[in-house]
Amino acid sequence: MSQPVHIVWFKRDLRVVDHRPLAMAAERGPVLPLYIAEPDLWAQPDASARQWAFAAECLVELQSALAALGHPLCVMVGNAVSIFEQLHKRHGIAALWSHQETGNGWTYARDLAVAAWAKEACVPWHEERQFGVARRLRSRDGWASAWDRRMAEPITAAPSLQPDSGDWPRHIPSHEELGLVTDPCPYRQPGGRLAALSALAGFLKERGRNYRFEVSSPVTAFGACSRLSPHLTWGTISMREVAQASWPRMRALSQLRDADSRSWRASMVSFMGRQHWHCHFMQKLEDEPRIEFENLHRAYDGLRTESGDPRHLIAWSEGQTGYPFVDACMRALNQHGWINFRMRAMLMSFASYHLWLPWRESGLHLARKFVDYEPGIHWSQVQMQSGTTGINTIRIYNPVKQGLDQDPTGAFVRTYVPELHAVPDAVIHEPWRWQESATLNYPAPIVDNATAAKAAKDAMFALRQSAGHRTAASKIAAKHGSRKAGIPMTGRTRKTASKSISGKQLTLDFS
DNA sequence: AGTGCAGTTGACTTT
DNA sequence: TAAAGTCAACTGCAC
Repeated sequence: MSQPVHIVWFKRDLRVVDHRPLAMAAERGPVLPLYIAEPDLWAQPDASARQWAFAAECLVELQSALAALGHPLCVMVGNAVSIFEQLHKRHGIAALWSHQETGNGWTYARDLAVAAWAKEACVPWHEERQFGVARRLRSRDGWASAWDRRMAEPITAAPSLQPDSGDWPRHIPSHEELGLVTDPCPYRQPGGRLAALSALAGFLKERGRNYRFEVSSPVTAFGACSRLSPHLTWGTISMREVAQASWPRMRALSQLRDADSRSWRASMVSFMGRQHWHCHFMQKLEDEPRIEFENLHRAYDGLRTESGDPRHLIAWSEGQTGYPFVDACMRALNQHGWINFRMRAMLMSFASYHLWLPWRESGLHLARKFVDYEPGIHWSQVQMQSGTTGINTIRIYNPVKQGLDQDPTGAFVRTYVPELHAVPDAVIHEPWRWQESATLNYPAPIVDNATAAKAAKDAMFALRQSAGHRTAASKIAAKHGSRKAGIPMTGRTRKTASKSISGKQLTLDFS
């Protein structure tokens, strides 16, 4: 091969539709589509074999999609800079094309190294935006409308590629070849674009009908949620495609007046709100990468300084805390690689408040268990549910109350904590109150719910009172806060000026 | 029929 | 996507 190639570097964007780097490269010359399986990336503490298993399934489909366009995917194993160097020496690289990635600290450092190499080798590297995330954002003002504009841009069609007879490596490594330990996840969602399209179609056609009401309980959420999250993480479908599929559905529902359509519409409003949130949280990590490692608000640095009781971390991560609903959620997550948002918040809250564990280690455990692990969303949420952002309300979930609210019959608990099958409904969330609890092969509560929650609450609110907390918090809100504050969530009118201040704090939640 | 009262509901505040 | 507490308004019921 004499002509230098345009390398399209696939990262977490494993699709050919709505892939601008691919389309742009194809207009300019021969393309080499490349995925680099990086053992150092998979050696990071937030990576796991279940994530790789999902990605590998996506790669199989990407390989045939690219082959159908004219050039199969080349898969190489190793260090990105060395691989580019080698390819450049052997074939000549005309340019490097990829999407911007809002990843973890390791991928950020790797991208800096690639950029340095590309500059040195005089190879242009074109990075296109994906998601509604902006690089080097100066202000959050106008962010939401910019998101809308980006999502409304036309979807880029898959290009055809110049065929090439080169003998490129195509073997997709196993998790063992990448040095990953086995991580069984029997009910993991399948990867690949076909699964993504079917999840989207099924959600918009049928499953999303009662999303609004079924999103909170793990009894219903597995079926009622879109289940697109791992696909958005690995890019088998783009956020733009999801948004543009939602809009006509919403318009069609708006034509109908019946009660069913009204309820459907409410569900679609929530779903579309989540699409915004997805990018909103990723933007936080893009703007402030240190939140993967450090408290957003530094006044919390003194809290939870000791590394916590290691037995607590183990019991929590194994679903052996003695709180049935917490344990059921953790075990369900382990088997599915997914759990609904509210239960993720409860799991994190229990680790950070009841067990008073520093969030980094518990956050890493959850990251590995989530097949849909998206660093920007994950670390923003970990800090929010640990109370270390300084700009969000402290939310200490009561595991017994959540159980009674979300799983009143105990069906979910009995599915994932079968050793409790004989406990009567009335005390299924508090088995220690059952007369025969001594016969159970199930641990006593690891901490006392009321005592632990009270201690955490006291510590958090004492710190909030301290000098310096408020000024730092308002700076953080200015940088990261959602600008939706002040827009009423319902049609109801705001009352007095003082009321609108408390309203503002409310809408700054999740901001 | 009107009154007193325990219990409920919802809005709002505090931690 | 918190939970618990306060308070006022309301409800059902006994007398």
